[in-house]
Amino acid sequence: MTKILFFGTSDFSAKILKALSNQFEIVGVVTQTDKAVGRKKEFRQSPVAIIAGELGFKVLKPQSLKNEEALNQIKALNADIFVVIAYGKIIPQNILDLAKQGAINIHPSLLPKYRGPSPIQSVLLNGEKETGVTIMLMDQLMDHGKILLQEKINIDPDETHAQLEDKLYTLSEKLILKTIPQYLDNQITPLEQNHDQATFCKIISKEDGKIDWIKPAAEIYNQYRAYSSWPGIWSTYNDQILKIKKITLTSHLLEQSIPGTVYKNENRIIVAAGKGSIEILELQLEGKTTTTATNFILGHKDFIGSRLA
RNA sequence: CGCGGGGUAGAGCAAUUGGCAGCUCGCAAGGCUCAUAACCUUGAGGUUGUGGGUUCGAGUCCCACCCCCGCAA
Repeated sequence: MTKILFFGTSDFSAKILKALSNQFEIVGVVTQTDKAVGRKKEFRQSPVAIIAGELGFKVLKPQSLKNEEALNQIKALNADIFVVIAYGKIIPQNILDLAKQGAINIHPSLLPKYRGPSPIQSVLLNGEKETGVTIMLMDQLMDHGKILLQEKINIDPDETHAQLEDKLYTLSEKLILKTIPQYLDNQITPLEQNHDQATFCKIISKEDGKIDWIKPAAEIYNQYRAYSSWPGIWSTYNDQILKIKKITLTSHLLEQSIPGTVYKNENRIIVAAGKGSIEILELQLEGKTTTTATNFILGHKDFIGSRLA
């Protein structure tokens, strides 16, 4: 039976690990070290470590893959194939070389488009109409390897990150389970990517969620869709962070209004953008819980007419 | 002991140096109206997160604890 060594860290990784474990022999699981998380800095192991523990797999949590110890540990597992899903660290070539039949990776974009760490957010931010999942063989460059299988899906105009991610995850699970047996059976010919057409996306930071009200409403809406899961979009009100939790594009046309100014129009809370406007449905002020816009203004009378920055 | 905000009526929020606990919305009853989340009248609702302390008197000051949240990670 083919021996799989699994690399992963996230919830999604854990889900795939579980699915793989039903059909394949998992000789080991490599995941990130436990991290202090939350307000109280409690140490918590990764979702993959938790699942792997439940399933009784050997778990490795190397601080680094660049030393002899990690190399030897992985070598000892004698895996035929690696499956790498959202592991979160670069895997050095000498480790990848230990996989006799290669290392397989899932990337949620239509490679060579959107290589890099934030493909799901980036396609939403750019207002793309379609994306997809690519299963590929890893090489030393990021998302650069030969393609084994690829499938497209459409993006709904109002789809948010969580929804698109869910669709891509479902598709990924289906594709990886389909790809591995076919690949091992030599039914798939790895296809070189067209590297000339490659595009890249970057690591997202908190600052990417800050709203620039001068931008057109449509762009702000895409920003909302892209970052709704994290970091969310936000602005400031009375020198406090105001998270904008739920918005919609509105057809209200505010003429000659300064971008960022809040208006009330037929009981709707509207914010002027550089072009067009946004209706706020739910928001959250620093230190407070999420609330609807209508409730928010009951206790913040000066919100209407204020200018968000 | 990482930094910080907060807990007051069903909801969102006020309450000056400690001095009758309020506003808006919602809710209930009645009225008005062709009519919009309309308008008018009346009303119900609170042990101010919990437990102590100071005081003639505590939402407010002091101590301890519980819970929620923003930052950070």
